[in-house]
Amino acid sequence: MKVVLPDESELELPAGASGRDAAAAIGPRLAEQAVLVRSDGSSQDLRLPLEDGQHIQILTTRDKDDPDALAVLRHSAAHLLAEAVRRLYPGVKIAIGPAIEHGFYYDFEFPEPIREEELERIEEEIRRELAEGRSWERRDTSAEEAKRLFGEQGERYKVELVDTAEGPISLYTQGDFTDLCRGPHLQDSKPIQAVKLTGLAGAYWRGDERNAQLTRIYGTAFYSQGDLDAHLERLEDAKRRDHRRLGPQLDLFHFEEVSPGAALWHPKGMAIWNALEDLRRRENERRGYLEVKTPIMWDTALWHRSGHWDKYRENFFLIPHGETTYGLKPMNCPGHMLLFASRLRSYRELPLRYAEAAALHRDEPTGSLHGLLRVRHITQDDAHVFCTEEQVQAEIDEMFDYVGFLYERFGVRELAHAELATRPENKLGSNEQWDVTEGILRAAVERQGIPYRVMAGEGAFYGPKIDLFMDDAVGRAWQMGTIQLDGQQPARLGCTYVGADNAEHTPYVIHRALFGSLERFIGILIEHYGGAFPFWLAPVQVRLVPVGEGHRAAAGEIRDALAEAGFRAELDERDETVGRRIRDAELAKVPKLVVFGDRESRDSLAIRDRGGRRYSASLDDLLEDLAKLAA
RNA sequence: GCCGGAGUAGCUCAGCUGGAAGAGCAACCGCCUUGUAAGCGGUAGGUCGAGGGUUCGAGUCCCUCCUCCGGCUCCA
Repeated sequence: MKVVLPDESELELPAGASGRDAAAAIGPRLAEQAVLVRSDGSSQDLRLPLEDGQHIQILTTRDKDDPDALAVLRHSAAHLLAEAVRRLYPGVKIAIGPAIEHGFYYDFEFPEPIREEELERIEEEIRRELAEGRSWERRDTSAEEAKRLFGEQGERYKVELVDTAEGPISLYTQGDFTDLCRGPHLQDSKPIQAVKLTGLAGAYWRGDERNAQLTRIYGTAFYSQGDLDAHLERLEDAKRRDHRRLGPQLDLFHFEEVSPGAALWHPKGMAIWNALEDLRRRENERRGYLEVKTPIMWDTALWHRSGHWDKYRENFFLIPHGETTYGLKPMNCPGHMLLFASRLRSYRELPLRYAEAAALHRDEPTGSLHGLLRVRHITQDDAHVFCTEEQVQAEIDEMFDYVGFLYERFGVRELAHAELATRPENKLGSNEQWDVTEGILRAAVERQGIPYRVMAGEGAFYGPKIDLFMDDAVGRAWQMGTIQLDGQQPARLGCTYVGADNAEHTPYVIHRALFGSLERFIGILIEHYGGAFPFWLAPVQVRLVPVGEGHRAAAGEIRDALAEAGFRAELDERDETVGRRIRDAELAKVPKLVVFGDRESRDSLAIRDRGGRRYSASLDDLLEDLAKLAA
């Protein structure tokens, strides 16, 4: 038989030859260094037979940055971890141990809980295994045989995995440890040049909180120690970008124990907040949204009517008041629906676009709070568009255009990806209708060039939705914007309009938030820019540094002129050296610095950009420059 | 909410097996009168997250709670 190599040349092999055989046929070094066969973009174990005509690429230890090559290395490292843990903790049960984006984990059920400091001991055991050397043997087997094997060992999680496994069952053995595993794996442990256990966490079996909580050990592995060091260095760098550190450091916001999940915004933080709000207001107005304001607190009767009570009950903050109980609103939709329903509507009013960036309260689980990225006091840039079925497409297209505009403005497009949630099993409406609405969302997200994946069956029963995500500094994805088509709630809250046919109709409603939450969006921005905001967003745009006491008045006049022109300018008249004040401005990440002393005048200012570039310009030229930067 | 870790001055942290709470920076006061990333000296600053317990004695040991951090679940 023949296989096709990446350069399109063909390699003649005996029938049933494996990836390793193919590598050996090319050269002994390749065979030794091979870690994986890649075929049509998917990974295949070196030990598995190739098919006639298959296109293959052999990855080796030299492909040390390739995601698939790293995954096979880390997956094998996870098996070393399991072997080590089984040796050190008799009675432990093993669950699953996959490779993940920057490493791997393995889930265990320990007879006694373990502590973080024990990771060191486990890591030593792994190093011992590496020093001894391990090689992996693969064996295909039957489900019965596998269940017997793991059943004898009391590995009940493995037995359960066999029960629910699809396709053939395979086992990998290294030393005296055999694991149920689909593979692929390395040939032997030599390529694993650096391993580090990075953390300990609880994780529910099969991700379901009704199941037992297992102990998850996280780790990472690399083809070289240098790569591990570089990885740790990147993590350090990400920590420096962490908005929870930069926020207080840059005097933007802070949190208090007495109101967890609710930020206190400092004046400098509000400058950023207001910049977003200004943009939102301006753009909403331009695009035909009408700003409204609805109560922050409603009788729970409303939440029963809207349907939120059933799905959302545990997230409400409740306020008993006499006979009734009020709930702080976690969403604006019912209020907007009541506003719509407050009088008779005509089809001529549609589409009607209500916008409101109100404070919402959601009682999020304590353990999930995370700086500005997961709060209980949340401000959505919310809007509800009431429209006819025919208008849905144009409205959704418009929203994606808006999203594209925002992402461009903030330079965050590369952080974003989307999820399209499609029709669930118990859906309302015909397949034809769903074809149309899903198609609209898909086409719109594609037109914006935002990468997306389809979450089949994840849509609400009344319509598909698209959720927009962004990555924080360490690569965690957070849901930002969302666009949801709703054919259900309007009816529940009595929204109707009179159509051209003089009959009563229920409008569609599109719920949308584009920033998502202002808190979260600002959190992401802080990490994205590392605190060094672009000029138009910077809390302090220009800082004036008078050289001596005698220059304070003149520098103050420059500051006033800048402020008069609408810029956020500050005068640093502290009794500190120029060097010191420049350093402080750099640390505060102020984009423009103007030093003013004997050598300067309105016609010749000494300007320093953030980062140290220096030039001189007249005040008029500076104002002109800044106006461009702020646009 | 669950698992693991942490909480000492405004910030970053030290404080060993229980035996008199510390440093640097910041703040304040004074001196210096400043030229492109830290001038010098001094002063003040703490219910050691909260509550309870063990002990002659607790920052240190035990229990409960709160908050934060890494995950899990959930979610904008």
